[in-house]
Amino acid sequence: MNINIQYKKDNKSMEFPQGTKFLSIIQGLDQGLKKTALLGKVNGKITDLSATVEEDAEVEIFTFEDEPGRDAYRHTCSHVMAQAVQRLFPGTKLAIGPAITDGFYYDFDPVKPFTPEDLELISREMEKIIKENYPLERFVMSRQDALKFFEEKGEQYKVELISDLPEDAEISFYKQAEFVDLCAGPHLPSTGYIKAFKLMSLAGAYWRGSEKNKMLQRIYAVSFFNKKDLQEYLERIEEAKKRDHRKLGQELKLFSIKDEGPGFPFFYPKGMILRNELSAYWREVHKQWGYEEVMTPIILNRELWERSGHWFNYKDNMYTTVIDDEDYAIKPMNCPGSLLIYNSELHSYRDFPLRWGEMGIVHRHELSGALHGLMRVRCFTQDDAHLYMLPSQIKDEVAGVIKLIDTIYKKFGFAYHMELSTMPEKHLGDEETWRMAEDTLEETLKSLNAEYTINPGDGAFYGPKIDFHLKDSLGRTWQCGTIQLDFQLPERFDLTYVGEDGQKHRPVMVHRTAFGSMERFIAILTEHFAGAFPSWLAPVQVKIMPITERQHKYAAFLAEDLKSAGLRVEVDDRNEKIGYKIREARNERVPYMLVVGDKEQEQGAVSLWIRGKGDQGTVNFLSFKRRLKEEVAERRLALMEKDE
RNA sequence: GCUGGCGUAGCUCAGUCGGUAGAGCAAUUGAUUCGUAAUCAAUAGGUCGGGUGUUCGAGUCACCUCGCCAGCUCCA
Repeated sequence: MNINIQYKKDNKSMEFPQGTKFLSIIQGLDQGLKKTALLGKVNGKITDLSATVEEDAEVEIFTFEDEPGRDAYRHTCSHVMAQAVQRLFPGTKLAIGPAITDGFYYDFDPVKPFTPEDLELISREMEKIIKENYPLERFVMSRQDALKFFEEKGEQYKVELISDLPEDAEISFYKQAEFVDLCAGPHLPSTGYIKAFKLMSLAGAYWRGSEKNKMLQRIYAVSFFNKKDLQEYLERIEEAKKRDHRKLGQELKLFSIKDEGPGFPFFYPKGMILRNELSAYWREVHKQWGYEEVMTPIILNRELWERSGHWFNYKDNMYTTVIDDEDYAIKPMNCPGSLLIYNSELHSYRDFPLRWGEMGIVHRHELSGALHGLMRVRCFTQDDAHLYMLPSQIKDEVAGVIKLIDTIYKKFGFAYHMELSTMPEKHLGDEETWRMAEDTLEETLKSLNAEYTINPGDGAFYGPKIDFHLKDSLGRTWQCGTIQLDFQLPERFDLTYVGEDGQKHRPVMVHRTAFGSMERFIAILTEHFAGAFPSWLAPVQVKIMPITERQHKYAAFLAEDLKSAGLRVEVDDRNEKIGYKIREARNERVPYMLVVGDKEQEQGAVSLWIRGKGDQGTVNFLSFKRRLKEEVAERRLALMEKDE
């Protein structure tokens, strides 16, 4: 009997005998995909290419260009790795091995920990398995048989996984040669499909992501459809490493972290220029958006932290000290201080919304293994603000903050994504209030047509939040901006305002940051621009380079002139050749170089070199100065062109 | 905190079998006055992260400790 197959791509249909393998169907439908097809979809259901088709169907074909195709490819690759590991290290127990961005990993519980040398062995065994081109066969077992199968093999993690599957779940397996793994699939038809992979690193990972469980050994790998793409990926990673803010921070003399203070960064003179420029921009934009600024103490009495709930909910992260026999805490957050300012006078509904910003220095004890350059430190300055408002103003205020953060991120050309984080296990207040707060945030996001994902259980202990994530040079994301709705602290601090009715009411509070922290933001900024900051942020905006000693006076005169215009200038009057000076200034990522020799001096001109564009020839000095002043005043991202 | 790896000059790194530490860049000094990515020469710089042990002898081996890197957990 024949079945009718309709190809979704071009809507053409063909007849095939019932039970034809998907692979053969592809040959008939789309010769061009014969070599690149990895996975199919039959009547909306993802299907292995080795499966047969039994009924009339609409089909789709996936290649490595499609996410399902890529995932299946990498997932099969992870099975190959697991097979290699079990061949080389019998007794190694298997946990899970999914596809991830750019590759895959597999978590193992080995008899003896793997070493980096083992990766080489595993890699070679994988090559063998790929060369053998074992077909992957799918089959199902009853729950009972499946449990028995893995219990006999001593695969305790698989037993646990099966036990947690829903009652009605089909328990499927994939087998290649002697290797069998519990797996929902889908998979490639055979191991020979794998063309390029590289085992990258060895790392610990808790079973099921909980630190209460045993730590397993995870092998990370990347894989691509061909060797060239793999090579390009590896080169891209190498390039990205050169943008690492920890490396650039040192090279550009911006900041560093010393052994004497793990997690407590040092900012050098050039790094302080970045910080101060960012702060100045921040103050300017916040003033425009109706914020006032406050400052609260770094050390405050224990009683305050008990009242705020931090002493009981955040103590592990707090540094404490004793003053005159009383306990004090170094603030991990700025909110309690802000609340004390609020309570120091009476408020009317007419005052709202109150928006109080604070560049607040906070200290938090982070686990030593979590520290990461400037991205994750133990002392940082939050560009915090606390907003006090009527319940009826929440949506407008939250929407306003979202727009403000968007404005700020766009200024730097950052792409970001938002997450809505909901009630964590450890929290203050009742669930009903939480759900209401979560709903309010979600409704606000929806009203702005914003794209976001939900991050369950990741809210602050006092309220749900909207987080803004930015990417570092390797694509890892870091939470920067955050908007946190808080019904708890106003309660705990008994905040009130006098309403229209003359009665006392409870205001609502919003905590928020835009940069997140100066430290993390500077790290992101450094990696984003690879140290080549726009001129308004560049520690040195102009470097003046005389060709010989004859021009030293002229160079000094130009420098003074630019400095008096508020620009940051250095003169490189060392006794070096011009090529050497240019090379160094380039390495320092100085946006503009002015080369002055006899010719320029005679004309009262300068020879301009623009970062990324090279030698621009002779230009008029006054017009250069005017244009640079403008560029910096407007905080433009792009450097100027030679001609206006 | 946990798993694995790594700590040698300011930076990047070499150092064999355990035999008393080396290069390039940077720095300093001198010469050179030069036109768009490295002028030449000389000099100086290290309790080999710290500690304890093994040994006639430790950068090298063992143990402890601190820090860093990747990841997990956690987070701005």
